[in-house]
Amino acid sequence: MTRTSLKDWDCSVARTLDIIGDKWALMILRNAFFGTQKFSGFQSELGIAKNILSARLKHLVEHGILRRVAPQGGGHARYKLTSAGIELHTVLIALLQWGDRHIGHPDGPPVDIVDVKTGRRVAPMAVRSHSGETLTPFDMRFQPRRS
Amino acid sequence: MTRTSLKDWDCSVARTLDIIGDKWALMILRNAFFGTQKFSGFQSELGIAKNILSARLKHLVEHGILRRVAPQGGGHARYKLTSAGIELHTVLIALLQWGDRHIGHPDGPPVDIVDVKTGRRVAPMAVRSHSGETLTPFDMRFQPRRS
DNA sequence: TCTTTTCAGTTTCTTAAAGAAACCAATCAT
DNA sequence: ATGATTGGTTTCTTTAAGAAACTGAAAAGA
Repeated sequence: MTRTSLKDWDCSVARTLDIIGDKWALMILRNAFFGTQKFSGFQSELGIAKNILSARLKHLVEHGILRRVAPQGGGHARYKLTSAGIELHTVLIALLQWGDRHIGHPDGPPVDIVDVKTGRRVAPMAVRSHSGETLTPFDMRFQPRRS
Repeated sequence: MTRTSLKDWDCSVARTLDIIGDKWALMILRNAFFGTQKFSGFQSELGIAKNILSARLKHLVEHGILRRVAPQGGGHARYKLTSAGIELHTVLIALLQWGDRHIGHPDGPPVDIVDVKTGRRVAPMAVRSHSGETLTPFDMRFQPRRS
């Protein structure tokens, strides 16, 4: 009755979800993007139980998404996004933009993501063709590879 | 000790994750994008327990991501993506592309997403400024709204 | 048409994971 | 030096996931 794992599927979606396909993993990453690095920061901001936070941080470190950094000369550890972790920003922003469009926020979206150079909101994310045109799901096809 | 819910957070990421922030919800959507519509299809393709599948489908229907369609003249129900569900394709493709880049697939990425018009692979997703430039996480800022 | 098989679940039960709380050693502030 | 905070671990309880058996409809076969 062992909890089903997706790690042996030959599919990038399945295997990625096996790593970050849960609420807390993604919420930890969300706060990491906001700048949180300390155990206590994640814990108090998220309201997650400490044993669960500990397990999730360990898991994210094991999978190369966070790096545990013990400051030189001792001190409390910090958890920093690796380059692989940073590249997950597309996932989080896709989630955020979907939520902005489809969830009734009492007073409009609570956070804007803006271009630091111009202060303007970033564009809605989209899948684009090689030449840059926006594609709908009907304009694309999932094509299994022959091996 | 009730499982912590994120639905009352004033954050689109948190509230979106409260709806689809679990492995099975996203795997069901993945297969829905592949064309699956029937209960038995999801069940056999995913290997998910039937009671869990039943609960997840109900949840996704309640949140307007799938629509349960009883065929005219009777017959077995089908679950179809709503327009809100279809808009989640950005999330799934962001997950897929991250996995393609960061997970060691024995024989390369198993599925290509190609533009049906050209047969070429779609471009890697990116966050773009209002004017269309690609932005890294360092080029953007999370700006809380005053209400 | 009658029978059999599949489908779409529901119910019951078991196991594993989430959460609360207490505990602890190391660090930090005073 | 003392007390408070941090970064956990351990133990225990509750909830959710998974297996399996069951059911009433629908579809397929004879």
